[in-house]
Amino acid sequence: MRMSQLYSATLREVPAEAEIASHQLMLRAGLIRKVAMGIYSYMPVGWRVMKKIMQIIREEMDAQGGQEMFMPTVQPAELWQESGRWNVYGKELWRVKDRHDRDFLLAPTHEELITAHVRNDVRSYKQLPLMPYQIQTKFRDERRPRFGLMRCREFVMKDLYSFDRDEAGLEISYQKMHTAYTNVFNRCGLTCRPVVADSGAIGGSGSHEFMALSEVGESQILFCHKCDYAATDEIAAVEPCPTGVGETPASMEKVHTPDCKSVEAVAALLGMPANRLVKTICYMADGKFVTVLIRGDRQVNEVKLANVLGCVELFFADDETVRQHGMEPGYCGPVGLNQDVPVVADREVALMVNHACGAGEKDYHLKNVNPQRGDYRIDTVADIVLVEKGAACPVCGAPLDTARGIEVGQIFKLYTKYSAKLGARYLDEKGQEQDIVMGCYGIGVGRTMAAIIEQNHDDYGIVWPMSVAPWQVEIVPVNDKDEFLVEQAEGLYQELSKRGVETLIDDRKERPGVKFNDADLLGFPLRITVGKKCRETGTVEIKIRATGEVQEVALADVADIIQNLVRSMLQDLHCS
RNA sequence: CGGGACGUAGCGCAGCUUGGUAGCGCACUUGAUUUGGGAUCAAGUGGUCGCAGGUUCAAAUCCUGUCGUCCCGACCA
Repeated sequence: MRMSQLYSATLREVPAEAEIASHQLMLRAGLIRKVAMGIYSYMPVGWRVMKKIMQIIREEMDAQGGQEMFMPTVQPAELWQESGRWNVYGKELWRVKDRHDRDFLLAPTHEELITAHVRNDVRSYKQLPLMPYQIQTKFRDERRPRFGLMRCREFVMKDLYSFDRDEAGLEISYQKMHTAYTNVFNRCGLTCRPVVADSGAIGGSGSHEFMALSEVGESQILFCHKCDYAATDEIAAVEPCPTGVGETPASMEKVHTPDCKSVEAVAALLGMPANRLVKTICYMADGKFVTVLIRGDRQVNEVKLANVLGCVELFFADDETVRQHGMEPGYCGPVGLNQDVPVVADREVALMVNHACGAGEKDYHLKNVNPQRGDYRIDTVADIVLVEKGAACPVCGAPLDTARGIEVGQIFKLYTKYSAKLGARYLDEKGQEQDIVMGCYGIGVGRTMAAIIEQNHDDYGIVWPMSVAPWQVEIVPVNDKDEFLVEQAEGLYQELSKRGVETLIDDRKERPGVKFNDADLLGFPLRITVGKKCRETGTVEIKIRATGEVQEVALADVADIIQNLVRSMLQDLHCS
């Protein structure tokens, strides 16, 4: 490709709307242009990168038995009413009407449609397993799109669905996808970590998210340095550390604590650390009033809590509702609570000895409360704690560390959640009808591109890994008026192109500084500079973008050396 | 959905307090000089100041509304 003909415009200044490096660089390098909030055009250079990522994904999906297909974005509402998600999905589901005023939607994901296809086409166990997939545009009317391609309303996603006879089959498909995802992200040059993720009401170890480690990631992960435990903060478990264990239960005591509504204030007044207190928090779970008990210095993990309660909607109860259930906001406590109020306690709370808590009436707290003595009722004991840095690893007990990550992929065991609802069944060897066991597996393609830039950039611009670079090599003739240099550069361009090396020649009538800066911004892995040394000594310069390493080579050797460099840099990324 | 900020040329911004008919840098066009890290000089192109009302002889500027955008939070696959 000739840069003089390329539809691309680089910007010197950073557009004011962009906050993070990948977003700024994608705009400055002319990879994307914004159309509306969370909606972008992929410009020619950006789309070349997208196509490369998609090709890597295709190869890895196909290697595991995936079969590519393509399904529509616009889907009739009926299908989603059948699965129940038309009502459950909420405002994020982008609903549209056709000219006959019939309900349609712009699909955020394709479980319903693919399951409907499979239910019509699959009758026998002999047709399973299946792994259809597509790379396609998805719509989610996000409440708050942000950070460029990181969180969009329209985005490109690879979605694969596995259909198996039983859970053993699902386990195999799931492992295949785990392997495929690891390969995809390695080949893209991403440092990625699979972590245990929330799998909603289904439960179990049914989901992993693939996190590209990055400061600007929207997800927090907790991991162990000693063993390989890693999970999102939504689901991370922790070894309970109850306080007061070993003490003799003392008799309960009511203490006057005027104007002590916060844990800190109560702890200060009672002269004890916050971890000797129990907080009582009142929630509305799908419209039902629930109280939740947790150690004073801990935070409630609402994702875990929602899973325990099996609810969809969860928020704090307002003061009035709290009073209606016989408690005083700021002084809530479990002792003597109304029988009709469900009590969920964190595992730690149930083991605590001589803890303090609210007395349920204004300006009073209780000391030396003991759940195991039966001082109050607990209906459900569960892990509902938000794990923080330094907490004990649930596997080996070492302190957990935290990191931030960009969720570039998620794999998920669906079991029969959709097949049962939509009636996707097959006949087994005994002629028995069975629900098909499903899994779903997604990769955000644009988000992957953004994550690659987050992990591979410097002050000058993008530093593409060889496998996803829009062009592998750029040739820069330093002086466009010097016919000899231009001729040599053109000759090199022809030779490399003939050899199948993806080459861009900067044949613009620009000064060298402009060309060098654009080359750095656009991030081509290799740059060949054809300058006056070419005339004087017959050599050109090869510069490696990532390391800054420069070597001078004879004109006659350049093509061979470049070809070898490209090959070895691809091999380093397990792409040959 | 709550809080904060911002909409003036493709990009970055000034002008608004104190109303007088729009400006700077970059980019872009033409010419000359220049050519190993964002050149210099000269001459140009480009904006109904987000939109709609209102106040006024007069509105980018004041008032009201509205739309759009960004950030923080809440919410949510």
